[in-house]
Amino acid sequence: GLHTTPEPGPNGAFYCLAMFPYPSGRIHMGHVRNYTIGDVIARYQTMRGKAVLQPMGWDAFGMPAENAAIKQGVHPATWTFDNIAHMRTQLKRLGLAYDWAREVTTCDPDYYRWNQWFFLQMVERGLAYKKHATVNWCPSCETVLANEQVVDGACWRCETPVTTRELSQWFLKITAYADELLAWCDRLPGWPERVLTMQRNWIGRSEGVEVDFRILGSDRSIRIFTTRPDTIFGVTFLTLAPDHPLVPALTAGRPEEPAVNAFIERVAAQDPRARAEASTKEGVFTGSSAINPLTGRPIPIWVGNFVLMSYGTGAVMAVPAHDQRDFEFATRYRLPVRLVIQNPAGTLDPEGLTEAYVEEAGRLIESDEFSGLAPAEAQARIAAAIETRGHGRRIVHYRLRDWGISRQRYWGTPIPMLYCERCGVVPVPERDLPVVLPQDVPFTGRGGSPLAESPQFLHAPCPTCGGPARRETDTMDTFVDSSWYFLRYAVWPRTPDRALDPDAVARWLPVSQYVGGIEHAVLHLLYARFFTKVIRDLGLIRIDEPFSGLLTQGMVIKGGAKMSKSKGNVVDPDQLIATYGADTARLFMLFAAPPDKDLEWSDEGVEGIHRFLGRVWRLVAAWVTAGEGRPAPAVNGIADGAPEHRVRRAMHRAIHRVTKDIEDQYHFNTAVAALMEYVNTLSEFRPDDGPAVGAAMIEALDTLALLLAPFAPHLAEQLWFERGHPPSVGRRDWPVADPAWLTEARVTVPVQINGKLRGTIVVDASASQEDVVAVALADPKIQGWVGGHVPRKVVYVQGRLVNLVL
RNA sequence: GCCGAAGUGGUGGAAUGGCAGACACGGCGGACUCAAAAUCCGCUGCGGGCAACCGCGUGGGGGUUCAACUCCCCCCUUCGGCACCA
Repeated sequence: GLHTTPEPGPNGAFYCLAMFPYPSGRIHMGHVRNYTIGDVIARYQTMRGKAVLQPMGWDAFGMPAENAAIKQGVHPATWTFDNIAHMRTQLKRLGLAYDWAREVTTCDPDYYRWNQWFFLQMVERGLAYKKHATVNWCPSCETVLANEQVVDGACWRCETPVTTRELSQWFLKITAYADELLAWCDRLPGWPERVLTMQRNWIGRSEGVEVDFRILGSDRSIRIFTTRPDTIFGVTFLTLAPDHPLVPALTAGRPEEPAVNAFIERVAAQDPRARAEASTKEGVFTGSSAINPLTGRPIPIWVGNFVLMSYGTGAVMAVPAHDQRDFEFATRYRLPVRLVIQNPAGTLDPEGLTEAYVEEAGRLIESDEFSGLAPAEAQARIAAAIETRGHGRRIVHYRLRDWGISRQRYWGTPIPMLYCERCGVVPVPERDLPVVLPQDVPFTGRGGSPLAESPQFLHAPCPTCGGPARRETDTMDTFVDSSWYFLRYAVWPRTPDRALDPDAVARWLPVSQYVGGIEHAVLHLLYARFFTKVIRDLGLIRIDEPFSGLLTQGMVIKGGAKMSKSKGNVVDPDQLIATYGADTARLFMLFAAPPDKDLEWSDEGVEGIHRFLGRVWRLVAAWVTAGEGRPAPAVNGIADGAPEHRVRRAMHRAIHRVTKDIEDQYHFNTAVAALMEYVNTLSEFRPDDGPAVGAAMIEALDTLALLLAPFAPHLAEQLWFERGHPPSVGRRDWPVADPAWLTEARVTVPVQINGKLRGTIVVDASASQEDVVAVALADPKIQGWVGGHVPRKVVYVQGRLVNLVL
C-alpha cells in the first residue's frame, strides 16, 4: 500500500527523492546507505500524514554499457536492461517504499525523445549552439568531456589524464544563467553550505573593468581585464597570454620576433598541468609598447607564461607594486615598480618594496585627481572615469564555461540535428522525434562516433529541401538525462505526447528532500538547476529551483578508504542481507554515523545491530505470549515513581526524541540510539509485574512498533501483526508525545561550588531558588565544601543546576 | 593563497552556554552450560587511593562568563573545493 503514490491532500505533499543509480550491475553499500536514508524520510512523512512521492529509476545511458559491448560482445541495451532487472530485485529486497509504477529509464526512447525535444527548444532560443573549440578529451573513453567532468586534470569516470582537442561541438549556454545560478545560492537554506560554496567557486563571478590600451604606432588596441582599476596609475607594462591573437601582429618584422616565437612554442609544448604547477614567471618582450589611457605614458608589452587565454581577455595590465605575480615578473626582468597605494601606517617605501602590497587599505598616491582616495572608492571613481572617457567598461567575468554536451559515443541520446549539403545545419522537426538509436552498430572500440558506422542512421533526407543530408553522429552527455528526470517522475499517468504535465509538476515540485552523494556538488546539481531554469523559461513549470532540501550523504569506507573493487575492500549488500536481513542492513547504515559524515564499515557494528533487533523481538514476544488482548490502560492518578509510570514516561520520551531527531537535521544515529534506550528501559519489566505495568507495556510496545516502522519496516510490521493489529504499521499515524509526560515532578539537580560539581540533590521541579539552595546547604557533603561561608552569589537554573559561588 | 568542513575515551559517535563521553562496538569480570555458541548481569576516560573520594581531561594558547566541547581572538593539524582567475 505504501508503494502507490496518493494524490496530495490537505496535509500537503512531500517529494522524497534519492539520486537514481547507474545500472552498473549490482548495488553497492553506497546505494544501500543512500536509499535507506531516503526511505526513512519517505516512510516518516507518510506516517505524518503527508502524501509522499518516492520514485526510483535508472540513469541508464553511459560508457560502461558500451565497454561491455566492446569486451564481451553483448549489446549495450541487453547489458543495461539485464542489470536493471537484477538491481531492481536487489532494491526491492531492502524494503524501499518506491512507487515502481513511475520508474524512469533514460535509455528508453519515450524518455530520451524529450532530451531531444528540450535540445531543439534550446537551439531555437540560442541556448544550444555549435562551435569549434578547444575541448577536453579523454583518451581512454575516446570522447569529449565537459569542464565539470575534468577532476584534477583527469577524467571524472576513469581517472585517465585529460588532453585537449580542437573539435566542432554542441554547447548548452549555461553561462546565460550564471548570475541567476549564483544568486540563488543565497536562497537555498535547505542545502549544505559546502555544496553552495563549491557551486559559487565553480561559477567564479568576478567584477571588474575592461580597459583598452592603444598600441603605440598602430590603430589597434589591447583589451585587458582587471578587478583593481584603483591601481591603474601603477601599471608599468602589459602581459599577454602566449596564445593571444595579437602577438603575431606585435612582433611581425621586429628583432624580437624569433625570441617571442621560440618562447610561445616552448610554452605550448608544455603539458597544461605542468604549466599550471610551474610557479616561475617567465616571459619575453614583444618589442611593442602601448599607452596607458589614464596617464598617457607608454609602457612595454610583454608575453608571459602565467597569463591564460581562457580567462578574461587573455591580457593583463601589470601592476608590480600591487600584484604579487606582476611583482615577481618585474623583479625577474628588472621592470619598473610604481607604488600607487600607501598603506594606512604610511610605511611602504616606493623604492624598496620586497613584495607586492595587495591589501585594499590605505590611500592612493601618484594617481592624479584620484590621489588621497581609499582604494574601494577609487575603484568606483576610476571605473566611472574609464567609461565616460571611452577607454572601457565595467564588466562581470565568470569562471563558468558553457556546457559541452557532444560525446563521440554510441550509448547516449542522439543529437537531433542534420547536415544538409544545401541548407547547412538543420534541426530534426519535432514530429520526427525520437531520433532512435540504431541497433546495427559495430562495437569495435576503435573510437570515432559509432553512429557514423550505421548507414541507415547516417543518411536521411533534409527536412527543409528534401535533398540528401547526414545526421549528427555524436550523442548527448549523459548528464543531460539526469538534468530533468525528477520532473518526469511527477508526471502520472505518463503523457506520451509531451515531456511534462504542468499541473502534475506543480503538485509535487520542487523536490522536498533530495538525497545523494557529494560528488555531484558541481556536476549533476548544477546542470539540474540550469535545466530547471530553462524549462521554467520555456513556460512549462513555475519553479525556480528543483531541490528545496539537499542531504549529501557521506561515503561508506572500510579500512580508511572508500569501498571499491580496485581496493578490494567491498562488502556485498546481498551477503549482508542474506546473513542478517534487510532491517539490520538499514539500521546499521543509519546508526553507525550521522548521514552526512563518512561511515566506517564495522562487522562488529553490524552484529551489534542484529543483536538489538533480536532483543526487540524477544521483548515483544514475551509480552504477547503473556498478555494478549489487554485493554488500553488507564494510568491517570498513579503515584509518581510507580513502575507503570516509568513505562509511560519512557514511551513519551522516546516518541519525543525520535521525532525531534528526524525533524532536526535528520539525526538518524541518535534516533536509533533513543530507540535502543527505550528498549533497554522496557526490558527492565516482566509480564508478572502486575496488571498496571502490563497495560502500560502493551501500549508502549505498540508505540515501539510505530517508531521502528520507518527504520526497520519488516520487523515493525511483524511486531504489529503479533500484537494483533491489521496491516500496515507504516500507514498508521505517527505517535505524538504528551508534553505532560516529558517532565518529572521531582528532579535530580547537580550542585556546583564555584563551577565545580560537588554533589547532587533531589528537589521538586517547581521549587524556588531559595528552597533549592536551602536543600543544597543542608546536604552534608555540600556543607563540607561550603564550610561556614555564605555564598557570595547563587545561580539556579530551574530544574537543571545550582551553582554556589563562595 | 582564497573559500568551506572538521579535530571529544581503545573505536564509531553523543552533548550547541548548565552533571563531558548518551547509545553502540571492543575489552574485563560474572551467571547459565559437561563445554562452546547464543543469551543475561556488572564494570570500563586518564592518574592517585583499600575506600568514601580527590586531581586531570573535548588539537594548542589567550579571553568572556557564576559556568565553555559549545561564544570571541590568535595558532596548529586533517579533509574537501577553487586557483598564476588578473
